[in-house]
Amino acid sequence: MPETAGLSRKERDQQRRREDLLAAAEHLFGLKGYHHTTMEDIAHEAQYGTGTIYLYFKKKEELYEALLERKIGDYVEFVQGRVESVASPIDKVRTLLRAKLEFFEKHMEFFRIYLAEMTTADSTLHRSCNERRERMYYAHQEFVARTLSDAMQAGAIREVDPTRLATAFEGVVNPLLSEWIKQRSRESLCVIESFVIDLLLKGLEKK
Amino acid sequence: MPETAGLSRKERDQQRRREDLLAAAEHLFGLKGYHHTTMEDIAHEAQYGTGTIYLYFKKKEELYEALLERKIGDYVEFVQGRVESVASPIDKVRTLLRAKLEFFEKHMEFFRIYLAEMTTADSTLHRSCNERRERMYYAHQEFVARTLSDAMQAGAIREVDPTRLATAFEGVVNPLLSEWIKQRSRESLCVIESFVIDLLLKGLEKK
Amino acid sequence: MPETAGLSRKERDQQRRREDLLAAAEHLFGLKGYHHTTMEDIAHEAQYGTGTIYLYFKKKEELYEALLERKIGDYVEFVQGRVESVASPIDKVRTLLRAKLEFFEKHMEFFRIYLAEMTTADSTLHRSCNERRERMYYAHQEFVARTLSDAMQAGAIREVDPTRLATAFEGVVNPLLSEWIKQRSRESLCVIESFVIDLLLKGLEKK
Amino acid sequence: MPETAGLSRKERDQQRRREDLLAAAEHLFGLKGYHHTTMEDIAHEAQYGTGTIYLYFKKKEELYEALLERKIGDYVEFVQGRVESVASPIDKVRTLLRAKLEFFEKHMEFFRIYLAEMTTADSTLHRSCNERRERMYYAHQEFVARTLSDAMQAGAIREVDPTRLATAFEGVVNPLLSEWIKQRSRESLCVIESFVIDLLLKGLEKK
DNA sequence: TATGAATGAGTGTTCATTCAT
DNA sequence: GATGAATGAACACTCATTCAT
Repeated sequence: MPETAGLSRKERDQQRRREDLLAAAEHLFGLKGYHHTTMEDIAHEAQYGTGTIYLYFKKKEELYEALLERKIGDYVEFVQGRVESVASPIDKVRTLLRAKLEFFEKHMEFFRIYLAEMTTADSTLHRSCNERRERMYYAHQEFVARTLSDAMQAGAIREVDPTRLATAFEGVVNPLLSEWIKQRSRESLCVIESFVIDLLLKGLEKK
Repeated sequence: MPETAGLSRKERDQQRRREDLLAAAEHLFGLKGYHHTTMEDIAHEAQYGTGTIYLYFKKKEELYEALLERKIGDYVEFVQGRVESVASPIDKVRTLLRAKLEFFEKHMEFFRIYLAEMTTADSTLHRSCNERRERMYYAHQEFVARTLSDAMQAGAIREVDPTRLATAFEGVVNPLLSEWIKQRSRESLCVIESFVIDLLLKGLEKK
Repeated sequence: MPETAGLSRKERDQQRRREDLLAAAEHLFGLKGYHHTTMEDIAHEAQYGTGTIYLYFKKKEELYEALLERKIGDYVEFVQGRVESVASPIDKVRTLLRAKLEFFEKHMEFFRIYLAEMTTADSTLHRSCNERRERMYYAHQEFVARTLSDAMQAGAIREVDPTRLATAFEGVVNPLLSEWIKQRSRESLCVIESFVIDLLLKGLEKK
Repeated sequence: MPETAGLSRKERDQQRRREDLLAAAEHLFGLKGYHHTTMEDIAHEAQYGTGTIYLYFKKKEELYEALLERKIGDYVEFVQGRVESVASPIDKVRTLLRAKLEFFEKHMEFFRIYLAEMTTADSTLHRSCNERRERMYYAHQEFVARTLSDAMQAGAIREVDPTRLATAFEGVVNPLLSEWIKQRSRESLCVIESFVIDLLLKGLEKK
């Protein structure tokens, strides 16, 4: 959420319009995908004229890009904030998983976009645009890896390749979240949360 | 690979054309994505005329759909074959992971398509088309779940929700494969294989 | 230059704004052409807001039209003034050519616009708008024709169709000026002046 | 007119379509100007679908460019052919003027385009495109200059700067042609022809 | 049957013009 | 009055799909 303090009314209005447009774009890109969403759709959803979008974003791609950057930024910030707010290494590890689930529970529409982008990497946009985003993503991956690595150092978890483990952490949750969203069975995400944490921490081996 | 025995030459020719077109589509969809690949691209790659595609597939979507069905079928068949060829329940569990890695190592281009489809679910295509494929996918998920469930029954692994575990199995491997493909570092996939198997079987808990 | 005497301050301010806008339009239309110049460009160049233009001109076309009228008026006035300030019929003829060169030397940017308009006639604007301007242009052509006709009457030049001659006078100078502007070789226009005068008066026939 | 001999039927068909499209473009660009003519207009005029144009020309600009190149080529070829078909230097000079009038009498619509392009030079198109055309134009100017220069050498006309004279030749005729086209008074162009030739050769000086 | 030229609906983008402040 | 943000009509261009050959 962008700072609004200390801005003139004009600037705040501009901010608000940008937010409106980003929200509409998030909704529709999430719902129908990038290619099946037209600029007119977005403008209509946000209750603006088509041309208005172009006052805030140069191209459709740029709007998409801005959306991703914004939300991934929010995501990364949210997870890291949570992790840093707990003390013990093992709780940090648990929080990595919990916070992700919590964030996407609140931003389900965005989850579709996130997944598509994280997995297909570059089929939607041109290479150049992706660079900044890839940097954000890798920075986060590194944060996750470091958290895991710290936990190993502290003797809280077993020693394995932390980068690979970070990637695996990323992966396990995704299809579980996907399913959960699809079925909307609405048992709270807690069940999934404890399932994953239990699985990863204890493994499948019988004692 | 489709049956060719007992077909007239005409029918065999038709089969061959279909294969050619599917192969070209696989290559290009994998390379540039669905929306950035034109029908002409595909026809050209396969060395046919544009119109020819429409003798074998009604629409672009149908070609995509056919491709998915075919390859996912191959995938499912491959994994299930492997799993069934080993005897012990715990080896079956290991083989679930091994076979997946092995298959996609040989079909890297298709992995991109597979991932996109598994994650975005229905943004590429219209709902109706997806039904058959979803059935295939769920059938496979069930097979995985059953294999895992059998292993639990046999006391080879700990008891957890087998469906959820199946979903988790699916998920962990994907981003690891993705990274492996992207970096083309070409240490054999064995490393990833043992990493995943070790992680899931033993978990992270210290003894 | 429009009269400013006897106007209230408000009226003088309005006049000034109009002038500013016309000047900006002249610069940009001359530089980039009518279609490649946006209303925002003009407003920005003149340091006004976009909407302000519409307080002074109903449409883009009207601004263009006003610009043409104004400058062609200046041009015609300038040439006619010069011609009337000399006495002998043959000098008047020479002055027709000299004055044109002199005017456009000082208004090179406008020359581009003038040329485009004189040659393409009505492709830039709708017919109706052109009427007033065509009248101005023809009025000037008549003035030129009369001046030439007078010179014939006075026995200063040979008798030929004066209207056609007026048109020819108009024509010869244009591409020479065009070249001169393009090459910016900046030998003074005198050379061109004497070339044209010599050519038209003496012709190419050997004595 | 392009060669059609030795081409397959397919190639001849393609040629014909190109011609159709160029003809439609010529008509409409001449009538309404480049910017007021839409691709759909052109397609409709030529009785094709909009997309068809893009099979033959990459962009609107390219169509315009192709049209100019083609017709200016025709023009240059026509004039030079005529000039070379007469023997005496003074007749060559006369033919320069005659042939131009004759050509544009048959291609009146194109004359509008020609004029606009020759005078405004680069406001319609991007620089790069213009290069080839500028070369064509200057090559022709040089031909004219050489013809005039030859006539001077041969003692057929007085000695003046041949390049400048070539430019003047170009210029005088244009507005006369313009007037003639506008008034459609349809006295044959001969009158204009003899007027110009008489003017330029004999000049205005009384004997 | 196979082709690839023709099509035209659909979309991103621009910009003259309006109007609330 | 002056502004400049908002608008939406208009247009170039693409590409899945058709169909005459």
